[in-house]
This record gives sequence, structure tokens and C-alpha cells, in this order.
Amino acid sequence: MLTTPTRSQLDLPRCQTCRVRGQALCTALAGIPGLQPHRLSMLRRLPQGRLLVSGHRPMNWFGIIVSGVVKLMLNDPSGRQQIVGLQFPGDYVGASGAQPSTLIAEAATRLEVCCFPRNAFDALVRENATVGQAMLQHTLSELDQARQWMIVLGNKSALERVATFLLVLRKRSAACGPCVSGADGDACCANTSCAGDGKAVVPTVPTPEIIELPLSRSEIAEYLSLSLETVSRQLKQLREMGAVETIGRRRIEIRDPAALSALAGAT
Amino acid sequence: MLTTPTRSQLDLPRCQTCRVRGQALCTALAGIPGLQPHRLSMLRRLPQGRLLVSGHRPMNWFGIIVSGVVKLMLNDPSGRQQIVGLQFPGDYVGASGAQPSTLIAEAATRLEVCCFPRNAFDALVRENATVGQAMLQHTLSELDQARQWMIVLGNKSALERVATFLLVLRKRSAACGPCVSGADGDACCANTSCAGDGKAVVPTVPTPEIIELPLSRSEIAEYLSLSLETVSRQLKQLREMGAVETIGRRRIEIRDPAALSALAGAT
DNA sequence: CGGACGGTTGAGTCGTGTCAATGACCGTGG
DNA sequence: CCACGGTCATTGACACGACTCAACCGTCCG
Repeated sequence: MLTTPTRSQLDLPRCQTCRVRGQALCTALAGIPGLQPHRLSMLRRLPQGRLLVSGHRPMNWFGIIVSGVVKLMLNDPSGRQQIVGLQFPGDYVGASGAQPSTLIAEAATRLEVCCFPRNAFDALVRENATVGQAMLQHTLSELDQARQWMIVLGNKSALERVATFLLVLRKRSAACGPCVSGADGDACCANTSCAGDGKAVVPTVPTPEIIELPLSRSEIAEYLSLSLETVSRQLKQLREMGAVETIGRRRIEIRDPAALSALAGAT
Repeated sequence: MLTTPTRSQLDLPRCQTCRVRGQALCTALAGIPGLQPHRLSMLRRLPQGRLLVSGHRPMNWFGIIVSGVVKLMLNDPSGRQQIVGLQFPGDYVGASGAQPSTLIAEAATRLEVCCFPRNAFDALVRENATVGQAMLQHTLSELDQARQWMIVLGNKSALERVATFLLVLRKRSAACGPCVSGADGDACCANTSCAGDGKAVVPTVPTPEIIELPLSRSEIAEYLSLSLETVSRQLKQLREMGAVETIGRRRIEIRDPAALSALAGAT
């Protein structure tokens, strides 16, 4: 009880300051006697567009996303590609299922990933029930999310989908910082401040919230199963309704979260 | 090495003849020294329509489906319900994620479930890495399936969805018997024998394949995110195209699997 | 025999996709 | 620094697929 926290204080310098150190998996790893996760893992920086998993050749590493966003894509047999999920900081990459699916994971933005050699990680899972537990919990919660998303794809209108998407981004950004490319990290902070240029002082405007879009319009369309034209139109409508404001191509100010939430059809 | 198989031969009478004994989880459980799964679990028979999980009150047991089909439903905030997944023999019920979601599991047909007391099962997972492994593998593969289904909901036309649905049923029925209510159990066996043979023989008209529908039209509609009228129309079209034949309300003969597969847009 | 339920079929509307043109942004090179 | 091109995003006109509303039919069960 005394030794374990003390050791991690002294021996895990990178983990110490890591933005996702609260992750259950990290905790589990840190709890393994004699293991120093930061010695086993490697922090890799990857450019936007880099393929992380491409189905056929399985990765030889397992990663925890530290910053950035990963898009998971599946090949529609009819040629088109569909984005079936986004992975944010704290999520995993490379926990492939049994049968190698055609799943493709690609960096939607610049990325920092904490990578473990696959063999070593698999061994950890095999030998430490708590690590396996953490993996299982996380996977179950991803499954939940995937099923929630089915409702979005199945029952929601175009406007609701776009609103829902923005709310998801908002939630994830709040959880772990804007997690997006931009020029560099501090741009995010700068944005938050500069956004409040005091346009007409409306009663219902608290601190302006700005979220970075990790996806282009056409990627958003692929994620929401809409045409990119429709995405554009719905954004326009949200703008006209005063729920959001677009700032350039990759930035959106949420002016009225409550209205957005209502338009999303709850969730 | 000698004792273990011998003991299971002698001590696991119900597991011995169980249709889903090939399940990885069952194998893992059987491999635990000193454990006799059939002593720990209980085979429960449940009527169609029975609620297994209803979100708020978590189940106090974990189950492996032996026969029958379970539908997983989620409450669309706008009131309607959506079926987000079907669980077939060999699948699990009650491995709830961390945060209690609003997921509802209901018996779509009459059901046989092999039930373990939750506390005992959780303890098994906690203490036996192989059991946790099996759970993780299964959950990962469910996640894969859920993502595949997103393509169905997102990109496919009504006709393609219905065709896909029938093919999914066909596949699962082939894997473990028709798994459906009907009058009583032996109807299943009869079908299984039909389905098994015939491949070798004729190209165009093999042995007629009959699958039992575990869902009503309106349930199929909920699953495919279509209106029930549209489901009906698409079935009609499949009939007119000669791909299938409907037999009463809950039975379908697949006349041309290849055509059906083509109409489903592969998968 | 007659409800009641689940399923089928039809007519009309609306939302979203498609096709096509215009406009804004961004990096490049002069 | 500004002009340039390409890419990405926006906007418009139109068509089609699926939903809605509504009537009808068959089957099961009392």
C-alpha cells in the first residue's frame, strides 16, 4: 500500500504528466508489481492521414491514444467507405477482434499514441486479470456506444445527426482537451480567448465554447451517413437558428448548447 | 492432463450434450481446475417476451444462450424503440458495461439460457485470465458485428437491408440450428438436417432451405430501421424475383442464396 | 361465425441524394 | 506581400426512395 504509489511517483515520469493517466487501463498497468509501463511503451507522434490498422496486416503494437482523433472505417462492399467510429484520447487502437475484419484505422488528426509491443501487451493481458478486466470494461463501453450510434444512423434526421455529432465532440473535448491538430497545441487556448470578441451582447450567451472539428465535411458525412451537401445545409440551418457559429472550416462555436441538445433529440 | 478430460467426461452431463459447448467461454470454464460449470449454472427456460435486462435493475445472473433468440433494444429518446442487436445461441446475456445503459434485452422467442450467479461469475472472470480472455474476445467480435451493422443502417437500401437480414439469420441458423420457437424443439432438428446437405449436388436448385423468423414484421422493421410496410414490400419483391418464398408468417424459404447475396450488396 | 391481430397493398408527401455551378479558404510561387 | 491554383465548402434545382396515412386481407382464436 505504501510502496506501490511511491514507486509510481518516482519511476513513471512520462506517465506522471500524461493527459490520459486516469485511464483504467493505465491504472491497471501501473498496479502490476515490478512493471514500469513507461519503460515498456513508446510515445509515437503520427501525422494526419497515417494508417494505423489496415485489416490485412495486423499491427505489431497496441496503443492508447494520448492526443488526437482516430477514425475507424469499414469498406462498404459497394465501394464507398463508412466511418463507423471515432477514437479519442484515452481510447485504444489495435485491440483487434478474433477474425481479422476489414477495419481500417486512420489518424484523422495529428496524433500522439502510447504504444506497447503487441507480444508484450498480450502477455500482460494473459497474465494479469486486472488488465484483462480493464480491456473488457472498455470494450463493453465501446459496444454500448456503437449501439447508441445505431440509433443515430437509424432513427435520426439529418439535422439531429449533425447536432448529435457536435455534442459528442463537445463532450469528448471537454473530457480531455480539444485533442486536435491545428497549428500547434496552444492554438486551442488562444482560440478560446479570442472568440469572445463581444458581438452583440445576447442575454443567453455564457462563455463561448469553441470546438475543433477533427473531420472534414465529407468525413462528417461519412460518419453520419449523409451526403456532404446535406451536412453543409444542416450546419447552415443550425447557424440560422443561432445554435452554432462556424469559424473557418475546422472550428465551430457552440452558442446555445441547450438548443443544440434539443435539436439533437436528446441523447 | 489425464484427470481433467476424464472428469469432464464423467461430471458434466448437461454440458456434454449442450449445443453450444463449443463456445470459447464454455471451454475456458471447463478448463478451470476443480470447477464443474454445470454445477454452478442453471438451465432456465423462458417464454417469448420475457424481459431479461431492463437497464435500471441489473441482473443478478449472467447467461449463455443455448437456444432461442434475444433482441437488444434501446429507447430512442423520441419515444420509439430500436432493436440494436440480436443474440443467438452461443451469445451472452447480461455482461453489462460499466455505466448502466438503457439497454433492454427481451426474449424474441422461447429461450433456453445457461445461467450463472453473477457474483460467482464475476469472481471467475476476476480470478481466471482465460475466462476474461474469452469474454474479451467475444465482446470484441460483437463490437465488430455492431460496426458492420452500421453499414447496413447507414448505406444500404431497403431491399439490401432485408436481404442482409435474411442472410444473417441463415448464417446463424446454420451455425447452431434454427434456434426458434415454433411448436416445439424437434422442428429444429428436422430443419438442421435439410440445411446441412445438398451443397455438393446441384448448382441452381439445391435442397430447399427454410429459416424461421424470430421476429415479427414490425420487429424486423425496428431492427432494420424501416417501416413495417417497407419490409413487407421488400419481401414481396424478393419473392417476385424468385430469391425467397414466404411460408406463413414466421418462415421463409431461401430459393436462391446467390441471388439473395447479390441483392444484399455482398457483406 | 365474428372480432382482433398481424400482414399486405395502394396513393400521396417529404426528406435526402444526386448533379451541377458558384464561392471561400489555403498553400505555393512569383 | 499579393496573385494564383487547387481543394474544400456552400448553394441551388430536381428526382427518387422510403415514410405516412389509409384501406384491405388472411389467419388465428374465442
